[in-house]
Amino acid sequence: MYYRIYAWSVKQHFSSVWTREPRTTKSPGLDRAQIVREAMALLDAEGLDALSMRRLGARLGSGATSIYWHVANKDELLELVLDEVYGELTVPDVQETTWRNSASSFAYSMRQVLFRHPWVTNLIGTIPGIGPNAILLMTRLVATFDHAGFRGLDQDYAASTLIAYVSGVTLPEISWRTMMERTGLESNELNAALQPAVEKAAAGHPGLAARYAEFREIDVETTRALNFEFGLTCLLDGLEARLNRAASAPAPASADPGATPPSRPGIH
Amino acid sequence: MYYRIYAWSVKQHFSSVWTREPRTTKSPGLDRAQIVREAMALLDAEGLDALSMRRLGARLGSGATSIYWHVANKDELLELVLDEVYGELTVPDVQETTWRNSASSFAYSMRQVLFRHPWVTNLIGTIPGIGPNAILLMTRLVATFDHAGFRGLDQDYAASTLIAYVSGVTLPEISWRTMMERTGLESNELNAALQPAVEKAAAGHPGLAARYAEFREIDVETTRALNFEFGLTCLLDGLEARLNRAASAPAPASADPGATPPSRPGIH
DNA sequence: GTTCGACTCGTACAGTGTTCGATTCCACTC
DNA sequence: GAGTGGAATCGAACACTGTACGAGTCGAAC
Repeated sequence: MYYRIYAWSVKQHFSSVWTREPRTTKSPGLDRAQIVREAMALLDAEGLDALSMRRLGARLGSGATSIYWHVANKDELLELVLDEVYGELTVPDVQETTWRNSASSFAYSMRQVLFRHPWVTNLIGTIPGIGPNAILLMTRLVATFDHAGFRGLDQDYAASTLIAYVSGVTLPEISWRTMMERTGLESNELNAALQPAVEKAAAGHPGLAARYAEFREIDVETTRALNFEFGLTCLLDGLEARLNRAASAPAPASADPGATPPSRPGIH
Repeated sequence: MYYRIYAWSVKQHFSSVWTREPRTTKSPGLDRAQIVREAMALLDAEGLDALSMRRLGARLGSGATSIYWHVANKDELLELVLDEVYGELTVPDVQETTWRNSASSFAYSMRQVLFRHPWVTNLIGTIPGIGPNAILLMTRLVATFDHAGFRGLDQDYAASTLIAYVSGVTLPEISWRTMMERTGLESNELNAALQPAVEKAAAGHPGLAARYAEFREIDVETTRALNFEFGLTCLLDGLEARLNRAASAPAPASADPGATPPSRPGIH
């Protein structure tokens, strides 16, 4: 269970799809690419729970266990599939426009890709994104922030901060959406259905109840879209400010931890 | 499956633990609080996969199916458990310090709570956080940003942006950590084990390989900590900038979408 | 003593990921 | 063409999952 040794793998404690050569399949029939493609189709259509090896096999017109010849695990299959999603993310070419526009357009595209593949929400926390597409994406973003004027590790920090924000806002949205789909309610109906629970939680907190009553009528979808934009703007503003600060004070190297953070529980 | 009607529930299409009264248990024996407590202990000790109703029952010294009297199903149990985690998050009192310090200290505490309960990563994408503790937390944050000077929905936006960022950076860190735990490698060893895969992905992208070679020696943990700090500072800077802007231009109401964003694929 | 609800639990069902061994199939050598 | 060896497929089986169901236990009220 903890580490398994497969015929085609080198013996090692750590194993991931990416550290092992894929089977070079020479015959017609099942194929790693085809398996991944069909898995994604199944996931998009019916969600993560619907993806079982047996169902996937049926979809491929083959036995369930045949898949195990091409893919070690269900987990590894999911790694492959996740990286495929990373492959859908696009970053504008560095020359094309300003870094702000690039970052922003990437953020919006990522948001939409996540909406297109809602099931990734369950994978992001489980499977580290270390596939080739993930790495490639990261380097494109790094190039963007290099072009913007960030230096050293700050480029990586900026990139991963952007990704973090986008996935962080979008994930709960998706869990909200899938819940809507399961219950067949419109978002405002769902909102209304939750109202009593909210009010119960707000009981004993005057002002809170009033506040929620005030915003009850607002359309949920547009609110969320505005929320996304709000946070994105903040983040880009923050990045820009840091850039300007570094430009005016001509640089004590790269990794300035930022203007003396307040004392706090500590990093670790 | 899609909607079930339990003896103690009102009939409705949407059902969550929070929209239903809990069983008021009058006898010694199983208890919702006790179940949740033991479930959390099991989760913390052995992770999400280890939580099965049978194992939980064994831990409680009762039959597995007895649990179903107090909790409708496993999903609802997870809702309860997730909200318990939300209950661990703390926001400093509004009067205590500046909003920046409050936000920052909340961010760090959240990060640590997530590390303490790594399994939440798998729940966040699945289960919407609408329990009483989640709501209470949200209102504390909203109060903080109200005190800071944000108005209307901007308070919610700021709060959820902060949460989004923290969970967004921390989630991948956790998936990284659990992978370390499973393989029993130190983070730098794991990094080294992944190196070949990274290099393969970087092949054909000159400069990229050089870049990764350059940073190979850097300690992963401290890098991540710096990354967290970097993004948090950016975000708070961005919030502060928006605050100042609003203060100087004496306000066309609250929901200013922000200085004409670049044309893009569209919100939808 | 009876009755009724609260509560517990054993059994059963359909489904899961995965292992193993048998089987098929194809490209190659003699 | 016969034979061989590896590539690939697959059926059966195992240990496990969540949970529906119905029978059973218990304590208090009448």
